[in-house]
Amino acid sequence: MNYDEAKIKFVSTWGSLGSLWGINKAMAQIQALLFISTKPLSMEDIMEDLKISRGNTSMNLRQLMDWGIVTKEIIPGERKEYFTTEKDVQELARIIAKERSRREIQPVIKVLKDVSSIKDDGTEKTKELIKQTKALHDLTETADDMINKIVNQKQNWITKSLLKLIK
Amino acid sequence: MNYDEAKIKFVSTWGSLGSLWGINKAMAQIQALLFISTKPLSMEDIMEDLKISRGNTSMNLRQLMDWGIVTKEIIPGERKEYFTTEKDVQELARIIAKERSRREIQPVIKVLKDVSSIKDDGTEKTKELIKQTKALHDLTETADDMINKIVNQKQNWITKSLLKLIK
DNA sequence: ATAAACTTTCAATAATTATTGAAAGTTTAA
DNA sequence: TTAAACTTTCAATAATTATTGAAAGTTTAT
Repeated sequence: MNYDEAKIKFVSTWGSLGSLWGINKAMAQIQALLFISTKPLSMEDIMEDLKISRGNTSMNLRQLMDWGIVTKEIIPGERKEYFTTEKDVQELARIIAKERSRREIQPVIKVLKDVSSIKDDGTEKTKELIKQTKALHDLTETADDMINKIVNQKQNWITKSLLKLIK
Repeated sequence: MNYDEAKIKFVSTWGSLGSLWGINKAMAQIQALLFISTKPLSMEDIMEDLKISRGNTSMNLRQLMDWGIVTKEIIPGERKEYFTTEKDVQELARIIAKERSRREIQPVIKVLKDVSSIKDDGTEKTKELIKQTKALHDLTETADDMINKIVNQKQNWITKSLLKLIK
């Protein structure tokens, strides 16, 4: 496998993985492209490389900036805008975990809390609903906390030592 | 909020959360329904409750069984088939994490390994591709390992103590 | 103030994914 | 073996989501 093949494989795989971390294909592919680029890329560069339209590129770059994963780079003397992504995987993971938690997990935790807090009318079905949603609430909250705590550790060593601990 | 409202809220929320754990809405809703049900449900019961077609119900129940989350229950004397879901959240989390890892994460890890193993031709761009995909490979593998290890602990205490450890 | 260079917006369209429903398939009871 | 009770399959259709492209908007240089 040569450079070009490897690049295409990486970008398309990372793109299809987008669903795993809750973003769309084009968005993930743009991020992948920037992630392995040695220099900032312009909108033209991205459009051409991924063969997507200007509008699509613009919209997805904005979303990536909203997530805090991509930043605009001003190159002196250049009229075009250039873009770069966070290059440190640890930091990238931190941002993604934080955003997903905020956008998707927190709202669900809230619903689970509300649902599990309804008045117990003594019927079996109500008891079951309360019991099960409470269990789900606790699990979700604990998992969310853990992921955030783990990912917030800037140093990689703690991840490795934790891994040993629970082996 | 009364029982019926709470039930609807839970089922629809859990359904829209499906994307977070990589399954579709109907599948997640069926699972949610079974999760709070005090007794096994038939296909009729599910169709009626969620207002979805027979075909849809059948296909999604099969998928849930493929995941190992739902099991068929034979009730003596009854012609219909009945279904139940795993009721223990810890065990549910274990199954989901294992399946997602197998279906989605492992294939990505393999691609990252392949891509990061291309021959270093000495160019800057190749070096960058290798470096970045290797970092991503290591991160993904470590995260996947951790999640599986954590979730495989049957006892809840370890989760709690781990959480304290990294606070 | 003008125009060139560039970016954003958004209605139209395309692509993808989920859902239906009816025909075909299966199982059970008599 | 037949027929009723039930489940599965899958082509057609609907719903959702992503993408385009061109017009409108913005910025910069002169």
